[in-house]
Amino acid sequence: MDNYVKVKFDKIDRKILEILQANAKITNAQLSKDIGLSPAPTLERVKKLEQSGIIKSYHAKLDPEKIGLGVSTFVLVGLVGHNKSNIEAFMKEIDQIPEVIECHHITGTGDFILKIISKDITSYQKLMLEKVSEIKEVDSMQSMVILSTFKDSKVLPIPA
Amino acid sequence: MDNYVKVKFDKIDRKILEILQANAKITNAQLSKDIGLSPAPTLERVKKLEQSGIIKSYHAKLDPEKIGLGVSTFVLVGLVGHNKSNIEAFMKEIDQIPEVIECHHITGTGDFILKIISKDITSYQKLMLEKVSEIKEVDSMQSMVILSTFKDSKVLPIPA
DNA sequence: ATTTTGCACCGCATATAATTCGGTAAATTC
DNA sequence: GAATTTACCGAATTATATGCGGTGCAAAAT
Repeated sequence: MDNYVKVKFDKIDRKILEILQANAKITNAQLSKDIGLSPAPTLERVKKLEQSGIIKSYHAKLDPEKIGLGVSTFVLVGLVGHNKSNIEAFMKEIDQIPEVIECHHITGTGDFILKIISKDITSYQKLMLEKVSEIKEVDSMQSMVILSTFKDSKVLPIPA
Repeated sequence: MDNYVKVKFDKIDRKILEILQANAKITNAQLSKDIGLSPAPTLERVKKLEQSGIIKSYHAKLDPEKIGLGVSTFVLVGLVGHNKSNIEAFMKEIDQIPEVIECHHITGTGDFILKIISKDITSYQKLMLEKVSEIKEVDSMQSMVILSTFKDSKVLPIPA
């Protein structure tokens, strides 16, 4: 079990990671120029970063508004009990709701925070009433509607 | 100003968007097989989706733990005043902190919710004390530390 | 109903990019 | 300081993306 162990990577790897986080569509040729190596070892490094699990995957980022997703929210959820089986049952249900794009277990007031995205307020309300609040482990819910998003960076700050 | 208008796209486009959200590294040849078209019109469609702004960008997703980012949090922030200039000043400061990877203006208790990622609790505390709470527009802060993340989907549910 | 027009599609040719490989130099180990 | 490993480069090969001319279908017009 050596998951979640910090893996070694040097300054050049860090630069590669920064670039690929910001723009995954860059060609290997251009990437190699940007980091000051030839294409061959550049590709080798990228493959290693993928194999080691530092790079997990690549994703297209869409414009929510343009695909008809007008309402995004954060929801604080409290569970009726905090035991393991309860939490697992809750997670299993949440996993099946595609509108719930994030689910984190947190400290503080609630137990979980969800990020939910849906078409409009009506469909959001329907989702909450018919899906989320129907999960029997759910006790309390507190919604925060996102009025606007000022920053949504896909670039993590890699520590020195 | 016709930004943020829902753009037209058909069933095939929807499938393309679903696939590229889940896996941006797929080759055009494979994508064309998956959607049942030849490579040429497939590429045409992808380009159109990019040009129309439905697809905004492509990003590599990293494993935070493996690059030494052990602490993620949500922070509810209240401002001293809610006028436009205050909010803009706050945003400007936030924009310069790379550890703040998200910033949303919300309804409810606080005014903003931030997602912050850092190395460990010590560096998180330092960041909050020396950067975030130093922003003069910031009144209150309430942190929720993420204990674990159960779902972090990069695939938005595209409405029918 | 028939013609026209305009897309969206295909196959193929070409261009571009990724990938492999053999050799070399530098760094690390013993 | 010799041996061994690692990282790099350039060039050849392979795979992939891209551009183009032609075709058929569907919608619109007559």
